[in-house]
Amino acid sequence: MNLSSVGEGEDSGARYSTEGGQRSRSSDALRAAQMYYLQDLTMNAIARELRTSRSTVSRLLSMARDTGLVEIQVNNPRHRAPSLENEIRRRFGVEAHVVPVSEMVSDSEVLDRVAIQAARTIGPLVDSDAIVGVAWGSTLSAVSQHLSKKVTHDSTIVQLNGAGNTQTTGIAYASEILRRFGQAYGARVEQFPVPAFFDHAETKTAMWAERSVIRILELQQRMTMAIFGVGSTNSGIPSHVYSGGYLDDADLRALTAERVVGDVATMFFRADGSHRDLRINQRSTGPDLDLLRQVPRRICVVSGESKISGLCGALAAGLPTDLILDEASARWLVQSEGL
Amino acid sequence: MNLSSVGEGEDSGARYSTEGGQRSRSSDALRAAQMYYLQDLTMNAIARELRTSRSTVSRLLSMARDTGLVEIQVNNPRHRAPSLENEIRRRFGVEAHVVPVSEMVSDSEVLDRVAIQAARTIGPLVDSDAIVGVAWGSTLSAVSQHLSKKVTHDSTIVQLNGAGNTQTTGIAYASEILRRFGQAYGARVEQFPVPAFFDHAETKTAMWAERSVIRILELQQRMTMAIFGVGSTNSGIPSHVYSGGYLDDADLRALTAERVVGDVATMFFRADGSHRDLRINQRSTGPDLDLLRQVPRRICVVSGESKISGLCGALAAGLPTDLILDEASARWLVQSEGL
DNA sequence: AATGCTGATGCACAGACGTGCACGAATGAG
DNA sequence: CTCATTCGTGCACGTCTGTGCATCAGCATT
Repeated sequence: MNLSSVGEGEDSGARYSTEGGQRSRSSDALRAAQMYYLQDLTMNAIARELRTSRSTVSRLLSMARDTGLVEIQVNNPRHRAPSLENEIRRRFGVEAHVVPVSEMVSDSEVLDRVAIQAARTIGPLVDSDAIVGVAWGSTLSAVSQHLSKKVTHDSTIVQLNGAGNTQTTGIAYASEILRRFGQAYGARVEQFPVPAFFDHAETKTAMWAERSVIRILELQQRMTMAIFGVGSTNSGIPSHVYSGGYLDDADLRALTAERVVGDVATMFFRADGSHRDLRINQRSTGPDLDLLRQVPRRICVVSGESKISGLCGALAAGLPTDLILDEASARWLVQSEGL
Repeated sequence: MNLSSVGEGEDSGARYSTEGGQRSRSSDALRAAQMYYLQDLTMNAIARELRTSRSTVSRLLSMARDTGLVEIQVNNPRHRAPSLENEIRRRFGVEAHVVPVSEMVSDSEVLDRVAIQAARTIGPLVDSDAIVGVAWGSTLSAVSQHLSKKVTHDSTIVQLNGAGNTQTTGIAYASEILRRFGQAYGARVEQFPVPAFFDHAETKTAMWAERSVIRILELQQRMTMAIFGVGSTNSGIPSHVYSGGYLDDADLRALTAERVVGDVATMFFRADGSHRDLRINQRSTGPDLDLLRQVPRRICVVSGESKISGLCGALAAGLPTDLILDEASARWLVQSEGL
């Protein structure tokens, strides 16, 4: 569970260096994983064969899972009855991953469970040489805490939009998310050290001509995957962007007047998906939505019914290709027949 | 564990038909699997959400595993130290899967554990539209008992060589192996109802012109995968072929005189892999080794050091592309530097 | 209607499992 | 050398999990 306890490179093990018997901690983990998951031995039996204690085997196994040595996948047979997934695919043209959650659990638990499953769903999709754009926000923060390791080469995590606001540079918050992604996949991390919104559109124009910024923008153009949540304006609980000091009162009034329903990576849109004529987007540092739509795989993580109106806008705009959301929201989405 | 208890098609469940709540046993299994393996809930928590008992959840999960709903794979990072796998690949040009087994366990347990791991290794390799050739013998029998289900379409299991001998038609034995493969992958099963060896080569020639036989031979020519063990002559424990009434004394003497070291699917070969001039092969119903070598994926399962000399011959003949064997045998193989 | 059969269920128990804790071996700094 | 730190280990405890058993609902047969 505790990623930081997992040795980064080879065995820094104290014990193994002298034992000579060619055994490293990670090779023991591999043997244990094979015996446990492939041969169905008990941990006790494995402990005897490895001449160690059962608890060590337990720890070896959890390390094997955390480091991606063991991969567990749940296949969803599509050819089954008209499931929520199928219905969403038919209606919105996105691949849905519905997280089963009974309606009795709290919102924060829903978020947590969606995040865990999102992390496990994303894992297998990240390959070597990938360029993964990552947004920030409470959803992504939760997801980032549950990523498990996977070995990739020459992959890059790039920040989708600036995180600074009038109070902080936002670095501590957004970069922590990015860092976790980078660590999980052994990827380079490219931060985007700009505020979420400029005060003046001209500043953005100027900055967008700076080479340090251009480097990030070019990376974004070559993204193979993008991971983001959605913001929703009319939600009871306003999401991070709407309450964190990023927007002033005038901005918020403008959003309402323009019938904005939500945002992805601080780029706003209306319920019909339109966004080009929104003034505020000219000051936002998020990726142009036309650019975003060119990314081959665009994964949207949504937890909680408060985000449905924003999600509908994102779907209307054709932003996600894959959608990970909790069951209750999925039902809502399907039942919002009107749209 | 008990494959026969797993419902074949949809839910024949008695309870669900009346419950109306859109829930089938298999959809419950999917939800349970997602919650258990993707969200890390305990079975108790899952039981509460599904409004059932914990033991039912336990059974749902084991069903989900058996039916291939959940797949667990152990990735072997090749870039590691000079492992046995790497050494075998380098020396013999085959992909090795070494089954970790300490030296203290009995031969029969080794066989069992190799068989379990072989079954799990083979599973992911069988796809739709595959034509899988399967031999018979004690090794394959053990493997067949541990296959877990996987949904495929239009795949075929074809028997590699006849199983009849002077005492029985061999059908009960070989067909049971085939049947298990067929059931696991939802595949058609094509038996090969001929003896393992004809008494006279002319009979084989005649039979090989029969359309019923030609149909099988044509299937064999289109195999996409072949799965077999090896027989070994000089082993302490003679394998099935050498003791089951398939060969008479004269045959056995001839094998010794010709310096035969083993067989694959009742086609014999010497230590150097040569086989064409062996008289007995003209009466064997196994696939010509040149034909076998044309199959894209050829998986050889070996358990026990007694089979090493036979295995060496098979490797010299270039028969397997993939080799699943126990660790002790793997060490022996690597240490037999002389060859 | 009565009967037997199949298969899912819950209970209860034994065994398997995860984890906080204290200990000791290796490592590095002073 | 000595001390502090780090990290892997085994123990012990409480929880979690697999499974034999008895039960019961549905279905088919007599």
